[in-house]
Amino acid sequence: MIEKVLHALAEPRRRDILYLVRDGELTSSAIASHFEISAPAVSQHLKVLEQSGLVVVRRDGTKRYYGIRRDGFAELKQYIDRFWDDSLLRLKEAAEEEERRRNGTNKQ
Amino acid sequence: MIEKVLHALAEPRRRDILYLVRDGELTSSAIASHFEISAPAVSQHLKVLEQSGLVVVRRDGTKRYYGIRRDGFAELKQYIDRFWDDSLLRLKEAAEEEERRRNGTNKQ
DNA sequence: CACTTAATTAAGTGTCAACTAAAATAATAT
DNA sequence: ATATTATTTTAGTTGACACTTAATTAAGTG
Repeated sequence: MIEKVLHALAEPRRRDILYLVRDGELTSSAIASHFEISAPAVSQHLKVLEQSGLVVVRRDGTKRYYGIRRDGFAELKQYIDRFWDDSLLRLKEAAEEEERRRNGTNKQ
Repeated sequence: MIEKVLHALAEPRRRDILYLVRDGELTSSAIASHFEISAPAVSQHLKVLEQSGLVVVRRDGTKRYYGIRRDGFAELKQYIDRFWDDSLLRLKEAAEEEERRRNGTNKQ
């Protein structure tokens, strides 16, 4: 899902939408009123954001309230952390392997 | 710079390049040998990654060694954290304002 | 200098995605 | 059922961008 998260965040307008819904839910039209783009454009962005797991929708009658989904951001942070953890782990294993190799030849 | 960082990370191939240089520096051609795309394509990706601050180049003769720049990733983590901090701060201020308003009317 | 190696820049192509207006869906009210 | 409100889906256009090959730069080497 990190693919979709990064793709969603890469678009400036989608980040602007996230800033808007960060403090509380907003309807699609309420969000659209803050920008100069059309309602369908906003709707399409919201779809991308929802499918990335960064926002959630709550339906109430004809209205749809969009709000932040914290787990989506947590996933991104995890991805960054793991990026380093994996690297360190592999470097550690390589060092241990090197150590074993040296011990082996030294004892011969 | 977060704009460039997110844009750089959104592209799968650039993430693949980052995985390669994560454990140590590699030349442009060494990176290219891991993929089926042309050397210029890799070079263009490296340019984007460098300008985003996610990688650094070290020149040595005709070779250019590309390596990870940790600060680039730190910046991204900061961005995510600040996303929440700013939100909480604004919600807190709004609550305090509300509190002041209620106290004011109560004393009248 | 001519040649080689390493890499980039330039120019051109095809695909994707951000937008628009118009049509369609969905829930509710008259 | 018809109308209204909120929103999405569809179809089409435009610009960005990930590629390609060809040309160019840069740094040694014989």
